[in-house]
Amino acid sequence: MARLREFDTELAVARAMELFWLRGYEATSVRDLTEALGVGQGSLYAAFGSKDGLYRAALTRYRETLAADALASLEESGDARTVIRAMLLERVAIATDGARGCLLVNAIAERLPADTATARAVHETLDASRDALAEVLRAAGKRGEIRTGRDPVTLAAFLVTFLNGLLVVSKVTPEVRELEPLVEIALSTLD
Amino acid sequence: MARLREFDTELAVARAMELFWLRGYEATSVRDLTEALGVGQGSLYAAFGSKDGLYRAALTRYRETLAADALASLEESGDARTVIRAMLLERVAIATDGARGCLLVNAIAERLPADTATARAVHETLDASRDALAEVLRAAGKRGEIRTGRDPVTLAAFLVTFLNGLLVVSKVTPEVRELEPLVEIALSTLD
DNA sequence: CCTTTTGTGGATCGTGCGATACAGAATTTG
DNA sequence: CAAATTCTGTATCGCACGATCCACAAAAGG
Repeated sequence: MARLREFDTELAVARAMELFWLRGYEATSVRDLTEALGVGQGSLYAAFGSKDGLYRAALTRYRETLAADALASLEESGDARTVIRAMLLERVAIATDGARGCLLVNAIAERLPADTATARAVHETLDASRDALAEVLRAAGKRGEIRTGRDPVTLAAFLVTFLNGLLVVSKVTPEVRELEPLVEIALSTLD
Repeated sequence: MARLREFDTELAVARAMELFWLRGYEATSVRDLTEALGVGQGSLYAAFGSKDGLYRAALTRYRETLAADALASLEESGDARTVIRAMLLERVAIATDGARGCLLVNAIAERLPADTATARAVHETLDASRDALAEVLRAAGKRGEIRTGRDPVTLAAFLVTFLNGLLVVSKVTPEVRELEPLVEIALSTLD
């Protein structure tokens, strides 16, 4: 048909994600993005439509890579406490790297309530995390690994909420040594 | 000496706080502020030096009013679980009002790591919250109200972390009915 | 009451913003 | 190889940004 796109869209979104993640939406200018992506302004707008469109693509990528990896790690063999502890600490490690926190948490803080599209996307991601965790808890309960007195979905929602708190606090207190004991307390709710 | 300031500085900072809280730092323009405050640009810069200066004043006010009120509420008579539960739910109620979340959490997400002055201010506030909670837990432990197996400071840090998570999540899921069970699970760590 | 000092709001500064226009380069189809 | 179509980078658009300037108003001191 015509000329082919020269730049790698995936790679461009990945770099945009990094920038939005570190600096936030408003503080990242389109010119910052064109420089980091190595793509002209024209190409960028042709591909993503707007700064907002690129941001949404970055959010989607975050969800499909990092958040998905975290959930996939829950499928690993091992008892529930071990896999959940590993997932929580891995998320913290990612958040403290560069002190950028969590892109989703940053999006909630900066873009809500105004940006309803982002609100929807974030809501779905949180629900997916909660459901994946609930499934792990349900299976562990069946195996008698954890106490069964609580609704797995509520317990999972608690863990997701705690994780979000951890991701906030880790931006201020990045020392894992200080955060690990808090994770242990959170995990004690499974006893 | 000379002409007196016409506008109420306290009131102006209060209104600025509301605006920054709802929209965030970058998305709030100086002109938005002058309109909401009813103060000319010249007066505003004479009083606060810069947009950043006004933002810091707003953060300070948040700390000295809302955060301080929350800590003061911990001094109320009643068992530890009751006063802590009330404090957590009160913070959630404030955060869900207008879906603006918590100004401190928003500041952490949007302004860190770049704004180190804000980082310091926020760190101090979180520490103060943790210490106030730790004192409540220590006293409750002495009264035999809660289990004494855990370090009160660590337990308090866990609760502060959970609270921050709650404040994030409440911006996406503002229904108190869905959040209350999570609070109960968090409080169960005191058993 | 006149001078001095500070506060006032509006005009203005230079800059950077998000977005678009466009000429030229690259690719496919006939 | 020519026509058609899409992608490329850059120049430019109008606008809003944070900050400053400034003529005037208001209060206190001599």
